[in-house]
Amino acid sequence: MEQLFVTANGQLLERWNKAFPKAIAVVAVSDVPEATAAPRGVLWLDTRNLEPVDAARDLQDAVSFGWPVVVMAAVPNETDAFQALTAGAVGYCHVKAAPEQLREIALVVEHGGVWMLPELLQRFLALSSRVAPAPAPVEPELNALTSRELMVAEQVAKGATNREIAETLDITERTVKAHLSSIFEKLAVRDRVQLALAMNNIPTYTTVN
Amino acid sequence: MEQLFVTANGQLLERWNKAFPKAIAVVAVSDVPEATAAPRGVLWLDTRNLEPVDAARDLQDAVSFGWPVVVMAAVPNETDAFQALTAGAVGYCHVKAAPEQLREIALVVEHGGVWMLPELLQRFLALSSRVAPAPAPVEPELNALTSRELMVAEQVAKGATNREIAETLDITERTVKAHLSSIFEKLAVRDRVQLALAMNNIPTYTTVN
DNA sequence: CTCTTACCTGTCCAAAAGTACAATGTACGT
DNA sequence: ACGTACATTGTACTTTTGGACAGGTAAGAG
Repeated sequence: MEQLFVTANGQLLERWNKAFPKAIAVVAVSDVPEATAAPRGVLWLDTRNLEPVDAARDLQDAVSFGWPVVVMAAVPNETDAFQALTAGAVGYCHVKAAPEQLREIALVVEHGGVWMLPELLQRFLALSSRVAPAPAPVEPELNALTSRELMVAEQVAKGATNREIAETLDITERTVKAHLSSIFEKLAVRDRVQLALAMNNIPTYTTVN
Repeated sequence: MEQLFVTANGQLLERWNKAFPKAIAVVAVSDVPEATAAPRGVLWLDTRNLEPVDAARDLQDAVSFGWPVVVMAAVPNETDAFQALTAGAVGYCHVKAAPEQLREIALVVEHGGVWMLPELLQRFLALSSRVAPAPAPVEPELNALTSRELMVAEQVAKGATNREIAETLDITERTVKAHLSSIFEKLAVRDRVQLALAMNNIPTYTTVN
């Protein structure tokens, strides 16, 4: 697994090198493709000295490269972490994280996990809990859905069309419609838009109005 | 690292055994302490056939044991995942996850990471974004909308139909459509469902894939 | 062996949504 | 006065949705 550090001055910090003796450093995200030929690896993004806007752009580019991206912040904070993860990063830590921790993080993200400071994780959950009060009004009725209906509903909740759902579940578009009709009735929504919103615990026009 | 599965019938699924030949199974969380003497390990909680209430209690007990806890759900869903992680679980996956994936998950949580389905992670972030002071990814593009377009978009975000929007804004349905076409292009969404989701900072099918 | 439930499908139809091409009027800045 | 952006609407057409009506299969309960 390659460890590729993107850092403004093109210099690896000692601790990075200690964690990954074979780590590579590049100056910009655009240099990444030519800096490595490895099929898999981890991209580490040093956001010190970077304006938030630039950091966001870099992160976007980095994520599109396909490797898991870990953002290393000079001063980790909630908002920043939040944006980083939303943008597709799967790790968020301190630039001066200890070598052992860097290795842990690498291990985690290389295997599809997400790594962030424990406090941050709890903070995230706390935040979410405020908008997602456990058993939402939709929840109880969600149990009324059959397993197949639930699958369809979840697809709609992601914005999929009937055709896409049909392909995903390997059934006919007609069947998707059948499930949908049933779902609409059970959840008391009138169309897919309201369903999509309801599935995401967002009040809809008729509900509110 | 010990892999301890808590499952109602006390039987290890084949795939679990395949992933961890030395895995242990117990029937209840209360049996965990006497089932192992290992200093560290991972607790896997099978929540099939468990009432939500019982699952919650079990999870709490499991977490208090001190080992990282991974919840395995029969039908993974946002709310359930949310509750599990809030309660202290650091992993959330499908009961029938493939052996390779189970090993990945174990690796992740053993090293302080959090593991959940990628879609779920995005959902979480979307949820938090509604209360977090963070400028959401959609925001900047929202500025591209004209005042009238914004009004239409907001209505769609609440689940309104074209007719309703037309009445509310006192314009023709045709005009609503005109605004919508423009909105779709500016925000790079393909239909009202994706628009409604985007307006609520929820990643959509094509975005997440 | 029935009855029920979930799941799947078909045809037909009507409403809703979305697009293409075109046009009018208004407001604002140069 | 001229250009540009915005808002508005019209006609016409295609696609998507959703519902009505009518089935067929498979699994499980009684």
